[in-house]
Parts: sequence; structure tokens; C-alpha cells
Amino acid sequence: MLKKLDPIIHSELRLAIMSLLISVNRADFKYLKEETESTAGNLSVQLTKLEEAGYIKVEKGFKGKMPQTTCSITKMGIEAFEKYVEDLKSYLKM
Amino acid sequence: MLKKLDPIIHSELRLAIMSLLISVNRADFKYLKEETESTAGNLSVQLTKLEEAGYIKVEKGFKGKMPQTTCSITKMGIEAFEKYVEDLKSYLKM
DNA sequence: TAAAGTAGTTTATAAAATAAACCAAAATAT
DNA sequence: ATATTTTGGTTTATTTTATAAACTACTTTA
Repeated sequence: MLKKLDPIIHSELRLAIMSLLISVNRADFKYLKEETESTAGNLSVQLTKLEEAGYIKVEKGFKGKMPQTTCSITKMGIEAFEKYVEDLKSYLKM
Repeated sequence: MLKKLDPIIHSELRLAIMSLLISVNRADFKYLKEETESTAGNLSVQLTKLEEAGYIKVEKGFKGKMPQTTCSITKMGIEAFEKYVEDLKSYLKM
């Protein structure tokens, strides 16, 4: 009955990141930091975990002369997020 | 936009416990252990946390000669669960 | 009456989240 | 020109959380 929830996604900050990337498809570090109201350190760590899981792609480039990290969700990430939402429903009676 | 999720509820096992108690209203330790597929130790710890938060009531009695711990959700618990579900929706686009 | 099972709690360990400290380069003020 | 602050992060340390292992007390069964 109760499905096992993907632990990579079931973390408040990572869930927030995934949620944002599902909507916007592409977002830079600064935007994610503002929207999630997280610290840079925490965000950096969680982005790395999502990247290692293959759920997001992280690209490093420059915006003018300043470094810029851009993130986007992968196909695997979309599927994992959708499965997570489905599994979660078993807990929420939806 | 993204709401802060109640950390007492946002834990897989505690969410499962709350979800079960919302439905059945009353459940003993054994039932919760089976349904959640958790270890007794982990279950014991998480029940105590929910009790300390005022979200559940834990009553110790006997079933025949064997000790029996019975749990039920409180009004506070119901409200917290409902708020959690609402807040969660901001992440899931529902 | 010894061994095994039940119903848990307590304590120790592992994993995760978060915060603090740090780094390199750019922009700004002196 | 050069010191100071700001930006955009990463790395490391600390705290918190989850989980597992060990233990307790009593009961049932062999």
C-alpha cells in the first residue's frame, strides 16, 4: 500500500529544486538559491547529489565575465519526479 | 511560493504513521510495524517524536497478559497533517 | 525449566542536512 | 594602482536525523 519514496527526491531542498526545474526547464544557481531560500553551500551539495543521480544536468559557463552554473532536469529526472508524486499519493489519499 | 514543510511530518516513516492513523484513528504498535515495514526500534523512536510534538497520543496497556501500545492521532495531528498536504501541493503543482 | 517468541526501549552507528569557512575572480572604492 | 567588498560558488565541519543493534522484561511453548 504505502510505496517507498525515492530518497533522492524526498528531501525538502532537492524536492524544491526538482519542482522548479520541472516548471522552468532551465535555471541558474542564483535563481535556484533565491527561489528555494537556501544557502549557497546547501544548494551546491544538493545539486551535486541530483546530478550524481542523473536527475539533473549541471553546466558551468560564464555570463559576461562571471561564472554561471546552469541546471536543467533530465528525462530520468522527470520520470523520477513523476514516480515520486505517484508514490506520495499513497500517503496522502489522493 | 514553495511552502516550508513541517519537518516532524516530512520523514518517510513518520509520514506513514500519520497517514495510517488518519485513516484508522487507532492502531497498535504491531499493526503500525507491519504496515510500515519498519523495525521496532525505528518505529518506537518515531512514535515518541510524534507524541512529543503532540501529533499523536500513545497509550500503554495490556492485551491479555502482553503489553500493548495503542496510538491515535490528535486534533493537532490532524491539523498538522492537513497543512502538510496543502503545503506539499506547492511542490507538486496540484 | 530451558529455549524461543513477543513487545517493546535504549543506545550506538551511519547517513543526511545544514552551516561555516574558504576560494578565485570581478567590481568598486580609495 | 591597490585595497575592499561583492559575486558565485566549493569544501569541510557540525548538527540533526534515521536506522540498526543490543538489550529488557515478560510470556509462551517444548
